[in-house]
Amino acid sequence: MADTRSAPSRGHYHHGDLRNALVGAALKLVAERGAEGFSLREAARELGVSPAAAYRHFADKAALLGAVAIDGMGRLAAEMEKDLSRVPGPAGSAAHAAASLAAVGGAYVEFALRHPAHFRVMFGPWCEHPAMDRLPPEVLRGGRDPYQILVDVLDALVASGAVRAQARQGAEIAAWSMVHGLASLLVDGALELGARERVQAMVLLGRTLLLGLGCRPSIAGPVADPVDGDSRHPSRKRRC
Amino acid sequence: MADTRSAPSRGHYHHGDLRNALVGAALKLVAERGAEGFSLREAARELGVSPAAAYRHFADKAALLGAVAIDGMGRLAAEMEKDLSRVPGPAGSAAHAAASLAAVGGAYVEFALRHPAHFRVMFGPWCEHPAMDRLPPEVLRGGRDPYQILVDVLDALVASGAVRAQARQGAEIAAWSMVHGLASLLVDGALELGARERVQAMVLLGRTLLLGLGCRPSIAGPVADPVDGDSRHPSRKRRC
DNA sequence: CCCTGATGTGATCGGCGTACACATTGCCAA
DNA sequence: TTGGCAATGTGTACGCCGATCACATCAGGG
Repeated sequence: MADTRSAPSRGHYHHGDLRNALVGAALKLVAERGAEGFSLREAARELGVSPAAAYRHFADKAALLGAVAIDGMGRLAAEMEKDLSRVPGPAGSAAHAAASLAAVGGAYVEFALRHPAHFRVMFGPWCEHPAMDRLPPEVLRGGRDPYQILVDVLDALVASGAVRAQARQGAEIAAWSMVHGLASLLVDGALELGARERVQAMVLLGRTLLLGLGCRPSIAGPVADPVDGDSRHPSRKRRC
Repeated sequence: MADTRSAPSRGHYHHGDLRNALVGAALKLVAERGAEGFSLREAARELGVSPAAAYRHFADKAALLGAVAIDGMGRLAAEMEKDLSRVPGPAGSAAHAAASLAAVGGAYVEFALRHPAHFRVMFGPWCEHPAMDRLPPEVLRGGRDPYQILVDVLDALVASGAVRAQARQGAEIAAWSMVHGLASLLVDGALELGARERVQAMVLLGRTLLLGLGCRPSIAGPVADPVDGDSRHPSRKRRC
């Protein structure tokens, strides 16, 4: 996954693996100063390399950011798979399927909050990169696409009997929209939630989606525990 | 709302209303070339004005884009109010409240798709503008905040008996997340939907949310009409 | 009537993305 | 072994950008 360090073969006129090194440097700089403030020249400087060298590996700055975005998709998929593998309970059960849905959603939002700049590059207007359609295997590393993971989890919900097949129609859109919307609002600062409120929001979203898909309330989870004495509007709209 | 034209008072050394003119020019340029490609200098050029003049009215480029974002919030609010005013049926009824929810959601997504660049500026990382918190009255023009409109619609759902008060908790977050997520995915091209699929997705989202809030299915709307002979996955993941 | 504050100008600085000719290197074929 | 070619990195240059500063111009109130 885009290792920054890679042995300069010798008197380092030729870098050896400049392409991946550039992606790594871009990753670091974007995380530090945001995607807006990122500059190709600085990435080159970081690697002790001429600015023009980057153009041997990327058509332009957007292409480099596209590579960063693809890398991010791979990382997101890995996080989702990891959280998914930790879901307890007998696979195939309705409870396990519901918990899996919560797991992938949680991984998605968690990823966005931990790597906000990376997240914005992944979904921003930077990359018109064609490889975003079908992620290359060296990024996916044998795993599934993030979207495919979601599809599979929803299929499992139907297979387990938690959701009727009829309600399955378009469930990807509903699920992805909810989770992507919350992540975007939090990352962009339009919605400001504390840590406790965030997990409440995630629980709420999961329950709302499951109920919306016609799932039995017993599986969808407990009704919202009333916010501990707080205001009627625990959410805080902020800006932008 | 940021009129581009304004009479140069005379030998036009002083422009007369450069601030609003700049916002208008920025609005146009952002719509044409996107927020990334927007340049302060070009906006000044457009108005036949020195680049430095802009700094008499805005601290920096971000502040100008912040003004554009605020303007956009006003327009969004206006669109929502307009669509809301067209909702038929007896005000106060459960059906009217449910239709109102669909109306504001539709206006939100519609706005994003009609002004994608503007939408991205509004929610992007450009504006740290403090006035985004509470929109100035000259932008709101006596109307309500977009967020306040949503809150009021959700309150109406409870008042009409369509949704139990207990389920009201956090409904803003769920509703806003769904609608903002769909809008973002469409605007950024991560999800590609045709016109017919878009309205299906909106209907689906509305029904899912209402069911998720514990609304009676009869009010939440009809079950999804099976996509006309199309694939099992009408949604198309695309890129980014 | 002139002075003061607001507003626009011009020149300038450093940084950026990108293009191009040239230098250096690894490697394969003869 | 050697020669040459494709790949890869360098140096230089161009034009645009955001931002700053001293200065010019105007409007309106004492």
